[in-house]
Amino acid sequence: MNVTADRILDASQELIQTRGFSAMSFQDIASEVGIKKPSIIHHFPTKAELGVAIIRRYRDNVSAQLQEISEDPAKSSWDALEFYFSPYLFFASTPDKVCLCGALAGEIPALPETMRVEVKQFMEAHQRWLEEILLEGAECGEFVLIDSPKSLSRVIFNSLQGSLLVRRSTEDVSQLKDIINAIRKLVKSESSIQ
Amino acid sequence: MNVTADRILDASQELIQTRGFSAMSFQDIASEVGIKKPSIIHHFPTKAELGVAIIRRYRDNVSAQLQEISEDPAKSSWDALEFYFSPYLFFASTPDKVCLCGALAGEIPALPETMRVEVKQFMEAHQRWLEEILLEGAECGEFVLIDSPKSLSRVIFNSLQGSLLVRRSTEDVSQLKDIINAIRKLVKSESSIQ
DNA sequence: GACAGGCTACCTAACGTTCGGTAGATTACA
DNA sequence: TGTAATCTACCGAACGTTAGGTAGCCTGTC
Repeated sequence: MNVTADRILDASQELIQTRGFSAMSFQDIASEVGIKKPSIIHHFPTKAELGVAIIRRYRDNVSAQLQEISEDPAKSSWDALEFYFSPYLFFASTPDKVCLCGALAGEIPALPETMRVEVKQFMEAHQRWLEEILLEGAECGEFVLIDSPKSLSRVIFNSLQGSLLVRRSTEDVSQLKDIINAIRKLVKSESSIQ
Repeated sequence: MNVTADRILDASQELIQTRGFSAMSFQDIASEVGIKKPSIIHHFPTKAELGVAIIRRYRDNVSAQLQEISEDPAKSSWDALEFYFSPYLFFASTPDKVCLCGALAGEIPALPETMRVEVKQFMEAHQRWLEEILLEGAECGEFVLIDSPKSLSRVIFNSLQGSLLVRRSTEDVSQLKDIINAIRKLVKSESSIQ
């Protein structure tokens, strides 16, 4: 377990989520970790390789958490949906942090192809997971859906990502909370108020 | 009036919407317009001033269109909402274009303060306009809303902006169409509450 | 002849990346 | 066990490129 490499990944991820990938330099990372610029390159030969490593780690972490909760028989679909909101609520509680892949999506044209592929897979995995949760919830009567699980999962995912994007400029925290409440009403059946 | 200045604004806006503000250089603009770099600076002394001029022009154009349709007695609230979708549908029909202010929102931390203010005003104006349309539509029975006009306007605006963001990485055009259809169902009286 | 619009030439700063090399730990084997 | 070879982590200095921006000259138009 390479401790320095992990610290580089931590610092880089933080910088991407607050400033963006293009705006983040090796010098920034080096200053944060407390080593020199060429030492970063010793661990990650190019900026693109560093970027890919960050996304993979982030995606694997999130995927594991999502899979865990959707496979837990003690957790309802409602629980899973609420759990899905939590990272977004966390981001909204920080001054300017956004989802890693939301940040990267905003600068897709400037990213190397290897990174674009990783971001795309992140987006698709999230929408698939949400679709599955909505489907399960509808089948067992937990949710009443006014549209197909696929369409609704897209509305949910895009509006959450969008609210982080918009919040950055409006600096209005209530934005996200409104979105989440609207999503709750959107999927809630009349009798499933908890 | 000043033809060259307008061509600079046109080219710059196009570059921001496809590549981003940070990734766009004076050299890029100059090549596009067919003049040299210092000539750009002759018209717009700094990149920040150029940025502000682009947002102002864009915002004024859009605002005028929105105001026109909301003041037209021949147009219903539904017409207004459908009209609001049209630029997003246009963006989705292009390879990688997004809303100017959506593109800028993604790189807010890297923007000069003068530009942030402009972007913020754009976001707020759109949400206010949407809220008003929803309110009017609800009052005259055109819409049946499952949530407050304010919350719903946020869902609509954020999900539309989000879908442009997400589409850039997924390259999936149907994403936005699903969102728009879901919004239609969301405000339509027949299927709002089962 | 004033001046706007455009030019060439140049500047400083920052970027990702490369190069050559050091210090120390680990390994190979006589 | 001694020692030579090898590897890992790191560093200082510099590379080539590009960025935004400046200074000053030329030219056409009123």
